[in-house]
Amino acid sequence: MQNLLEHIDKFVSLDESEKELLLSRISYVEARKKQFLLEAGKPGYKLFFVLKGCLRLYLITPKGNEQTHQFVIENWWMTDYLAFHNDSVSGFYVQAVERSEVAVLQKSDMDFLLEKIPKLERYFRLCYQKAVGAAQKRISYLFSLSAEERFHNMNDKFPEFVQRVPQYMLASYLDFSAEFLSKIRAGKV
Amino acid sequence: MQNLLEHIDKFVSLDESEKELLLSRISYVEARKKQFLLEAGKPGYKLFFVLKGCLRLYLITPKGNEQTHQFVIENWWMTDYLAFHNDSVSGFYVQAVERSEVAVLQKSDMDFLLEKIPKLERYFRLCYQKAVGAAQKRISYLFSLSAEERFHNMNDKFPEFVQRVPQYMLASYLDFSAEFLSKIRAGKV
DNA sequence: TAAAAAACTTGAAGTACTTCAAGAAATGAA
DNA sequence: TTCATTTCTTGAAGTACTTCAAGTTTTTTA
Repeated sequence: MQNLLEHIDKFVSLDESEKELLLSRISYVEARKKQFLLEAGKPGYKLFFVLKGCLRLYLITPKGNEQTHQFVIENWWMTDYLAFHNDSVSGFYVQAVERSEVAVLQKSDMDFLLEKIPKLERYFRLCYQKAVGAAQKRISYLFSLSAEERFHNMNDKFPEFVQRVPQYMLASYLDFSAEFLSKIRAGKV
Repeated sequence: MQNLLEHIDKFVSLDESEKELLLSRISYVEARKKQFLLEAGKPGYKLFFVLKGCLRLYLITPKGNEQTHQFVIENWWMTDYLAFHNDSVSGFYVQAVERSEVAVLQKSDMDFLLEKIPKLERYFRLCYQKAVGAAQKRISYLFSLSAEERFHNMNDKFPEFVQRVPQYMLASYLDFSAEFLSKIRAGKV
């Protein structure tokens, strides 16, 4: 959990008793590859923080395709935020892309912690502020680049990440078919 | 500004002196139709809250097309959050779609207010939490529905809004061409 | 280490859009 | 009210993808 404490420490400083209280309300989970942390149709009252590894958030379209919305690596929070905000069932799956170590925060525990440690409001406000910015950026790539440009942009900026995840997941993240990604890589487009 | 105070009041309660302090640091702007509140390439250190009217956030793609990312009506905050978070120049334009009344909060004033009135951390944390959820929802529509389905979904859920904005802006929000929207409406697709 | 399963590749055919160009309708300004 | 400007419509031609189906490679499991 050291990673999480360090991440929080970048934004607000907690004393030892606060850290202890925090850790008493956060659980630790090891997820093996492909394991689900959250499933569509089930209650979405949890936030996940990646300590190590990689998670993805995806949904299944009416046609039955997987669409990856988000990949999250070390030091990011993720969940279905609408379900989390509204205390409703999740529309998304959260799945481990590789063996991962994850901190899990139930919403009720988050509420408890925010009440006891108001400084955490600031921490989450800043995390969310960054998350909204990242979501805006993501939409601008989807909007303004062609499929091929989206792949090359990704490959230029995060080459190690492109190696790290299966191509079909990456294709669904970039919003085109796995076959098309294969053709882009082969230069056949 | 009453709208803003009421909105804040839904999440946290401020006493009179806090309200006064808040209002002393927030400015009021009336924007006529098409007027810009923020322009790409200029500093993006401002948050906007729509008291009345409608704003849109858009960018101009490398090819020269306008892409509307977000429409915002009464009681929502908006800005280029990445620029806001990183104190950098905006990548987006914020423009009044119709005559609008807007509360403007400079980042430096926000920092000041958050320090003096820590309860506001909670207010913005909740606003942002909802905003991340809305962004996720938006991406799922873009991903999983066809152009025609996106239009009908919008028309079913927000018929009055579809009337309220020019079609070419709506088309760019739904990520297809204005001509194609025209054909969808005429049933020629 | 073999067999099974998962992931990737390839080509051919189809389709959901875009682009362009021109005209019509609606809106705004003098 | 009139003219200028902005917005919307229409059809024809083009293109950036998708889908399908089959084969190949890589990874996982027993």
